[in-house]
Amino acid sequence: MKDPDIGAVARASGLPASTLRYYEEIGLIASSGRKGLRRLFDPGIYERLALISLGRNAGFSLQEIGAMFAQDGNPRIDRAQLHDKADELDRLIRRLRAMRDGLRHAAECPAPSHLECPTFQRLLKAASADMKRGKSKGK
Amino acid sequence: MKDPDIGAVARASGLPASTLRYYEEIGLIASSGRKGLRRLFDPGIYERLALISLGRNAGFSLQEIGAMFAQDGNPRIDRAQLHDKADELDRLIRRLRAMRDGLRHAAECPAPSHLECPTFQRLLKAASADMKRGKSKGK
DNA sequence: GCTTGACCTCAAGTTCACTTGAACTCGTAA
DNA sequence: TTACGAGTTCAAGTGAACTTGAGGTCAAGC
Repeated sequence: MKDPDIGAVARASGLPASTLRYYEEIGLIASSGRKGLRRLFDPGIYERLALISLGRNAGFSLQEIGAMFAQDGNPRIDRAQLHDKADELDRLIRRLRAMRDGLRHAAECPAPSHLECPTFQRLLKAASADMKRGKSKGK
Repeated sequence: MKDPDIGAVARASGLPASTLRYYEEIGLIASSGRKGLRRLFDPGIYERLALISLGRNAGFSLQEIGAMFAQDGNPRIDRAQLHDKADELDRLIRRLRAMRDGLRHAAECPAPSHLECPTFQRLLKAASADMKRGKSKGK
């Protein structure tokens, strides 16, 4: 298997070539060389892209993700940082669960208007509290 | 209680005045009148803002939220839409839970490098699958 | 009467994560 | 040999959700 060019990586990863170029531009990935003009990538790119996707799913920004790689290209993930992120996800999940339950309830609630439904009112109260505390960034 | 001006609403809601003006500009909220130049808001604004915050927490865009109000200003929330959103939240929550568990595991994993840990590899595999399927928008 | 502070408008700027377009260079197939 | 498709660069544009800045208006307090 020769080193894939950008088209091959794009097809295999599902990411558009423009995104791959962008990722390279911001230093998130690197091409292993050129053949003429064309970038070639090391097959390790797939793992790297998977790591990036993982980070994105967990709600990290591209910057944060970039900071998680050592110069040698290996992940350098601080275990404490992982714990922090897991805790943050926990909080987010709790909020989302409450939201989901509230939505579901509102969808079924027999009150003529959502505004008159006690559960909906509870949701509203929670939402306005969130608003005041400044929302933690969900993904 | 006189109708609050933008400063009062800002203090009470925790939202910057610039945001309130912006919300008004895009038609998401309305001021009830002016006293000289200054906007005055109807006290109902707080409920409205809570509804908006609720929508934002649930992952709706400001546009979508705007569409949820009837011209009379009352919420006009489609029950089917609520169900859809709840289902979407469910899917998001599942993904986030998996992510959280994976992070937590990785933080504890004794493997010398995350890349060698089977659980982490499973996460990676899932992430690259997500990547290929095109991510559903989380909030 | 003058200053101050809170408000106003309007246009432009910001961040994030990309995408798009114009103009160019290759290698390959007809 | 020429045409084509897939790559290239660089600059500019996109969209969401705001923020910032310049310059202006007002009511209140000293």
